[in-house]
Amino acid sequence: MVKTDKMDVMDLLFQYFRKYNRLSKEAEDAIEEISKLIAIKKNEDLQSIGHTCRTIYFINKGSARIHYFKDGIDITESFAFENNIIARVESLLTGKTSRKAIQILEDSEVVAINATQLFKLYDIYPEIERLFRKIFEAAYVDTVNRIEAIQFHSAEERYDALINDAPNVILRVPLKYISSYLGITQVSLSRIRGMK
Amino acid sequence: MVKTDKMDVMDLLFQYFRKYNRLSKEAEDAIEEISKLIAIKKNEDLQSIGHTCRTIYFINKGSARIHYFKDGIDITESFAFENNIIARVESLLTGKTSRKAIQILEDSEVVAINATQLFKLYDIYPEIERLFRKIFEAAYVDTVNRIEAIQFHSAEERYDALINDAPNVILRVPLKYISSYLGITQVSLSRIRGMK
DNA sequence: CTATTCGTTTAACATAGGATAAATAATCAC
DNA sequence: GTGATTATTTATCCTATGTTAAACGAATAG
Repeated sequence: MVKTDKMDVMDLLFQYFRKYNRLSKEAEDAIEEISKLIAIKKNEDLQSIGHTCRTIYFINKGSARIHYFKDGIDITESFAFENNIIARVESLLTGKTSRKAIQILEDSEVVAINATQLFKLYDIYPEIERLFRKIFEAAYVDTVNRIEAIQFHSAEERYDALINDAPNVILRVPLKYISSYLGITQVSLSRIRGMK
Repeated sequence: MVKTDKMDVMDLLFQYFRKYNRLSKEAEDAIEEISKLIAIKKNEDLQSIGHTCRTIYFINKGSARIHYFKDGIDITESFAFENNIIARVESLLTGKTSRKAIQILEDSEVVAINATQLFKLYDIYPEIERLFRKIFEAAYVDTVNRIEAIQFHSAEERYDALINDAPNVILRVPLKYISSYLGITQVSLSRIRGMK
């Protein structure tokens, strides 16, 4: 495996950022300083349950999910693929211990941004604070919309919507991780697929 | 009815703000300038469906809900009571037309903050941008947690949790508005209540 | 290549909550 | 206060999804 150069990856990340807010060169450099490129293998935990989340990840290659255990059952909260960020916001934004883990689903390469230092940069570069304000605002809106989808569509409709909106998920993620994301059991998901 | 003085209400609002981020006097004054005190009667729409949301409301007295129509059925997205803000974020934060309305549930007094002007203040007062960043981050985290509650608790558990977390809702809001908030029909809600 | 483990599907049965309709109860207009 | 409207409950029946168990298929280690 050829290891990707950090600079190339940071460029991708900054392109991603530009969709939300354009940064000055100095601000980009400041973010680069607090970022690390990490290679990590399938099925490993990028972050495990039980400590406060102080990192925001950008996925360069591969995929990951946030999951937790509810009454001993493994529940997927969300998926993320290349060119997107992933973070356990209920811990990152509150300082509380996270009950959730980030698990890598395919051999991956991610940029880990040190959030403690990032939040300090907010005071020096309001443009960075604005960038992440916008990123989290967009994620907030997505989450509000997701509630509607969960509450008022049947399991089958949710499955169809997932295929439409995120075909990657079905192609690249084991079904056992998808069912809980859809809010159903693995058996129900299998039944729904069987009807097609 | 004695009309409340705007200054008293703004003080309450600034106290609310202080829980998130303390503002300078100048920043508070700037917000006061773009805020209006509005009295509005039960069952009226504070904002109706179909235009872009450009206002953030703070409820001084009374209560409200955000709702929309799904296949002709009235769905409640959220409730708000005195000393809290309410806004249709899927429109406010994206600029898209809102499919949702804000309906007043009891005779109310609210502060209407002009969001177009507020967002302009972000450039002049980073402290105001930070304040609303924190407000929306907290709302985001609440929403992430709500998904878990919706997806993995029974209707009865969700009802019990509501009584616990927001007894106001049950006491002050018609049941017909509560059932859709819980993701069930009015008949199911009634059945659940009947079992107690 | 084979054995073992892990993931997925199928089957049979149970149940929470939806749909419809009708009966009460509460609220509102006059 | 009376009648009309609106909100809530109760009853019946029905369906989607849960539960458990077993069968089948795919991936992995050695």
